Amino acid sequence: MSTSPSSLASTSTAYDPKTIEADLYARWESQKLFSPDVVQTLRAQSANEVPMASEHFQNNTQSPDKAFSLVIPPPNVTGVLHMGHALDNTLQDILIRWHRMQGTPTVWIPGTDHAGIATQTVVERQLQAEGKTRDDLGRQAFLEKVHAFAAQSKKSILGQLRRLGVSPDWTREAFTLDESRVQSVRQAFVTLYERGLIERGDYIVNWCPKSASAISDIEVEYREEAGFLYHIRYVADDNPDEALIVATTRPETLFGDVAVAVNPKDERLNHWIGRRVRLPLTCDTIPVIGDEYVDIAFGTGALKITPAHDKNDFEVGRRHGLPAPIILDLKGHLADHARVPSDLRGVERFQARKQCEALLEASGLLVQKEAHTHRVGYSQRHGSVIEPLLSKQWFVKTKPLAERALKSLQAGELKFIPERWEADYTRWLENIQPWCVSRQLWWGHAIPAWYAIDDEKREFPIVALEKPEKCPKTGSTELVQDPDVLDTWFSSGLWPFSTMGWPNENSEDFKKYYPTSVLVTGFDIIFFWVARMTMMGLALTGKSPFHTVYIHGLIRDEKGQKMSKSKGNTVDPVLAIDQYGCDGFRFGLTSLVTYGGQDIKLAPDKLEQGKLFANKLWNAARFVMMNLSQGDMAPSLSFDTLTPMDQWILAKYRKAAEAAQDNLEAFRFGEYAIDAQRFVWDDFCDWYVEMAKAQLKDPTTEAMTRRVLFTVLDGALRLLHPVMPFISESLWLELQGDKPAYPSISMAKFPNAQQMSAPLVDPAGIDFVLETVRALRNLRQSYKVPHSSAVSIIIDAPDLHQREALEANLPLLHRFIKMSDLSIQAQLSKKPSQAAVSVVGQCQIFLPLAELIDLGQERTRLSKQLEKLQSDYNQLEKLLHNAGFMSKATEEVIAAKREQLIELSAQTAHLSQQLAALSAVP
RNA sequence: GGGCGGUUGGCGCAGUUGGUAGCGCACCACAUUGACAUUGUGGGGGUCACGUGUUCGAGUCACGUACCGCCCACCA
Repeated sequence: MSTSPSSLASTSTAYDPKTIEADLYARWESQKLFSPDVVQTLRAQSANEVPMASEHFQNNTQSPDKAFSLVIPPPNVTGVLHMGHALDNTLQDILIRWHRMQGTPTVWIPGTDHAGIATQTVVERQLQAEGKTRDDLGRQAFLEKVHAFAAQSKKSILGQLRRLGVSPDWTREAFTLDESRVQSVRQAFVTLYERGLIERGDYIVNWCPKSASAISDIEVEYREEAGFLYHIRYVADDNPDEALIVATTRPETLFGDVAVAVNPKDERLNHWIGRRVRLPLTCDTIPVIGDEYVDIAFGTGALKITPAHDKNDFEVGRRHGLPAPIILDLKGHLADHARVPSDLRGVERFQARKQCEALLEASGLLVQKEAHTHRVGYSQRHGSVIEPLLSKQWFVKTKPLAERALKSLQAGELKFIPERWEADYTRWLENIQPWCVSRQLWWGHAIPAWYAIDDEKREFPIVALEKPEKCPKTGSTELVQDPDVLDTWFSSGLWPFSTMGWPNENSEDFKKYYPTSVLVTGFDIIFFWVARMTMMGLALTGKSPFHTVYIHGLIRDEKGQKMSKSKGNTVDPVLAIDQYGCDGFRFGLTSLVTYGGQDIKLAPDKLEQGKLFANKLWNAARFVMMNLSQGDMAPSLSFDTLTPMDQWILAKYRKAAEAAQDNLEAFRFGEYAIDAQRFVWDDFCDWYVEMAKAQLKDPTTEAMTRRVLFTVLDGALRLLHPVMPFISESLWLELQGDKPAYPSISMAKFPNAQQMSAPLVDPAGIDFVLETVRALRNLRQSYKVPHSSAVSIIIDAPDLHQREALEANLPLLHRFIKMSDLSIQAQLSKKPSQAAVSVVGQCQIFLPLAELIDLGQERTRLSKQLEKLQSDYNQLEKLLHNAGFMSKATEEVIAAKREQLIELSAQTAHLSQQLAALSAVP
């Protein structure tokens, strides 16, 4: 029936994703179906939707003027795609495809992050393997090498992203270090500098000796560690018999000490204030000062002050006007400094600690070495121990930026889902510290600052978009650009608008798609990235860069451990796609997402579910298409000429459409997937398709049945397309036949429940009839009636509605239960004596089994059921006699309970009668 | 030291305005010639961690306890 490449042409009964995924993706991409302008043009050219379909899909709620936009959290060019990316991008793709199908201009910008330290490190390691360093190559050659590596890596990771079936607009691909991002970064830096929000200064930074660069506070990871507290004797300068005992975890820094501090309120020690003590292992003396910062209760109450190597000491030193000698070099070795004894110069810091300990011990100055656990900072990227170090760096004054961001949150310009993350975000912004943005690396955005250096070696920085001709202060034309680069997160922080043409705020994309609609990411980068984007976005564009931040959980391994390369517990998404099919994988993953954003423990059998579902869908479609003929594809359905079962499935379809819309609007991705699956598998496949097999054999219902099959399958594919793009596309195109309304299901309209004529409630009491079917099946199986043998059934149905529902659905009952005879009575004059019985609603269903029935077994079964019913009944009755309940519960609740009671009452009566009858039989 | 999340049948998890619990896997039994065994049908299995409170009514709200996990914080 179709000329399109057919996945159904094969005789195999299993869905094979590999045969369609690559081809479909190549076609989507080459036809630019992810570009909003292309989609719009093609839509305008397309034929209108077929009549039946248009009834359901037209007038979708979204206004075509209102755009929906996303920017991808750009993956690092170092890595390979991991499960977190897979989840993150699948969810974004669901949103994008869903909005695209609603006729909204939709753009999703893809790209990658140059990942400063991370990438530079990878390339340096490669060099190291060849026995070289970056200095051997020189800056220019090294950068060329990194660019080459990044290009390679980018290609690979974006290729992996394509395997995920995602639909970002590849024509807009961006890179945080490409030419247009360079413009954005420069403009941002200059603007912030001119507004006094960036400054250069000497502060204590987190120094990573391995990369010989500063890093920011949040790149430091603290770990609890067992160490020692060294109690060291600082002998009084005025009296060799007296000494102040100082406790420190870092004896090797004592050469940088400029004072010993005690708390002025410390009665034991405050008499030392103003005196001098000898600095151990040196000839120097340093003053004892009083500062309330010192904790009297900790250690010995005396604190050595090392301003250049400790953040707090720096503050203390500054308060007291003390110098700050730097006694460690950039690689973490004791420096070639006058204060450091010559034989210790150049010694690595941990080695130096040991040597200092030995020297102190030898000179009798080490009083005690006490075991002590403390927190040690590590570089997140390098794993090296962070060295607090006094250094001249560029800082972003984050305080005002954070205040603006907080206001934006309060004003409701921005919201988090789930909401609880707002508290974390707020707390962090409220306690924000200046952000050190300069890095002593080569790979990254050059800082747009140039220096003129005068004869006294003073630096005069000029911050500008381009290199200035000459220095306005010194007149010098010999200007040197700052050799440092910017923190990667500086450019990432601009991403939502640097990808939209900013600083050109008149660019089409910026006007149309900024601010973006939603940011989808994991909680681990709320501080690193989300907060930086809001701060930068608000400062530079005046707008929050997104309205909604959707935070999902992390993917963990089966045992709940974080996946990491070093643990070897990672799962490669590309391998998973090979194994389960892209749609199966995406579906499986999505079905695990919870609204609360819990972390996801990933086990293979969970993804297997998705694969099974894809197969089920494929087979269901195969069945439908086997039975369709041309006219069914433009069906008009007159609701009242449909069978009750037809009406029922259309009602279920409408409900499914409503649920999908509601779930997606509320970011309930997991429920969206599971609800849609339930509709397709349970309602459509297990009930409707089975019934359709009978209806197709009946000439009076055949034609309409085919149309309903078409309509519901078509709708199901649309509902599933956001999460299962390939299989839905493939089947839909095939279902559409030679002249599809659109070149791709991704442009077709998403089902809209409001536009459907099917009632939301079960129109013909089918749900009750299906319940009856289940009860009958249960009875049959309980008594091991072979599937092949037809049974005779008697139903006592005193309730009019229930009786009518059964009578109106005789074909259904016969379709699902093999019966030789069925009798439905309003009032049964004589109950069958030897029969198994079951109650549904107010009906009694008898399965006469004169020879087969085991009376004992039936008695036991009934007694057990009766017990349960009676207990329920008693409880309910008690409740309905409870004055409190009757006066305070809502009308609806009471009515529902009453109805329940009536039903239970009837059922209890039936069962006890039956039980009595059985007991009378010997 | 502060904060957050989790604790529901053997396992993994849902449960959004409070009305006595759902799903998947696993398990047991049955079914195999036409969409699908990557299947269908039926079934068993839970005092919702513990305590107190609010309420006619609590898995759901409040307070507290225990255990697990995470985040933040300058105590040398």
